[in-house]
Amino acid sequence: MSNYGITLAGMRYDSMLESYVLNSTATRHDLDSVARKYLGEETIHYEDVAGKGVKQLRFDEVSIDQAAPYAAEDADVTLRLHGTLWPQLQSTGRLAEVYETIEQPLLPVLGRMEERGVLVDANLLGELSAEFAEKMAAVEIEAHQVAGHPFNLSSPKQLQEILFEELKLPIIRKTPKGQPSTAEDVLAELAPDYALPQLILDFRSLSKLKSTYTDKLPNQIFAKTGRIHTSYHQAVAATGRLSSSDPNLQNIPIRTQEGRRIRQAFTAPDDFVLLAADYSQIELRIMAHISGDKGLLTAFADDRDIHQATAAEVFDVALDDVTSDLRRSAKAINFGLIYGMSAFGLARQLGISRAQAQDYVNLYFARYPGVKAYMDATRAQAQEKGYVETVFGRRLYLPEINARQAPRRQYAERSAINAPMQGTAADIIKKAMIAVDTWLQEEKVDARLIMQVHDELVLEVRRDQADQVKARIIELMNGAAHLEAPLKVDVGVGNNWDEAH
DNA sequence: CATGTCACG
DNA sequence: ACGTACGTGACATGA
Repeated sequence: MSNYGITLAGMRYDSMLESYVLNSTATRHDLDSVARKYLGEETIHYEDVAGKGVKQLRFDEVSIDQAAPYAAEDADVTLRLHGTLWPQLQSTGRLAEVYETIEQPLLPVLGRMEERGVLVDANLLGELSAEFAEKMAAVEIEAHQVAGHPFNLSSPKQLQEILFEELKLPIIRKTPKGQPSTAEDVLAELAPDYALPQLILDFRSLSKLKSTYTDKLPNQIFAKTGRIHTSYHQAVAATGRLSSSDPNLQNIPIRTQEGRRIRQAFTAPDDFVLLAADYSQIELRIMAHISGDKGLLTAFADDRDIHQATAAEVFDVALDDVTSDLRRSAKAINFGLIYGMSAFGLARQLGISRAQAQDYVNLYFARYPGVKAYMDATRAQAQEKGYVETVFGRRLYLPEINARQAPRRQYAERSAINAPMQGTAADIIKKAMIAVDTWLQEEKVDARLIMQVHDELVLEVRRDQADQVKARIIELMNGAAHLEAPLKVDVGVGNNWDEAH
């Protein structure tokens, strides 16, 4: 509508979002699926009237005879769905509040972000593509020499034959289908003893960056605006997070030097800068809040380096005596806790024995008994009620929490541990986005929200207003929730997304 | 379309 | 005995 100069005054209720808040996992949330589940009706599908694939018609090419019943049914079904979904939301805990204070007001914010888009430097990406292509060609020649014959470095099947049949390297792990795995951690383990795995790792890393980012992103610049316009999906992730597609702007590289050069291609127009604001350790702060663990709360109240503080506690050394190795182990433990860790998983992550990993877990829980109590209470609540919830009352149902098959049950248990933290973080940043957008609309300041990456907001700001906007963004993000452990926001400003970090 | 892999938080 | 850290989306291969 906006593309045709039509500004909507506002809206209330959206059957897709109602279905998502009511139960994020039980169904997909497109109109066809929701009508099937809640009304027991099979709707006319878009493909029925427009066809599918390359021959699919635009809706303006569909005859009125066909279009009218389809469109009328959409309106009818939507209204009737609201009639059944809204009362259920109102009678289920705080779900109506989640809908009204988070999801519905977020919708136009996301609309404006998608419409605005982000400026990307196609020339820089082109240069990177050429550079990556050269490096890949060199690696490929060397790999073919080591293998003794040419092969497709991008084919896991061919690679697996060469590594494990021809060269007889040890099989470290198998894929779910029983094939010898050639995944990154496997190749990294083989790399010290054999030449080919490192070459494959180098090739894969370059190939990923080139095919997914430097080759593709320039093609996704929309000619009319000169910008990239992603789609944010508000009813996909079970935990309440957003997702992004076409293109996905929530997985732009950052971890390697070459990856960061891709971020440099995300820029601001003349006289503008990019401002990146991210929540520091938000999930651990939420864990401290929900568990009420004294030690964890104190660490955050004192604004300590949380991984260093954890290391000092678990390994019983003074803060100043925490080595980088101890800190790395503590960091793995902290992440593991957020993910519903098993000793096995921690052992694999740290490359230590399972018994050693179990010792670490036991030590952690002895030092942070509140966290242990929280983990137990969460599992118990999930088993009794069949769901867990975020600080703001968003629910995640876990139908397999009492499954007889252990793998399914354990998977549900890990989700039960993780979902309240990941989901609360999602709630908080959504509230922050609404607050920031409201301020930007009122204040008429020359700045706009551009991207969201789970714990980070990216804005485009007129250069001379950067300081003022930065200060206000920090206030608004910190004010999105009041937890026992204070929120913390780090902000960077720069000419591109890399510089803003 | 399934599979394996890998980019991000 | 079994498979194992949470949540996503995109790509190339190969059937």
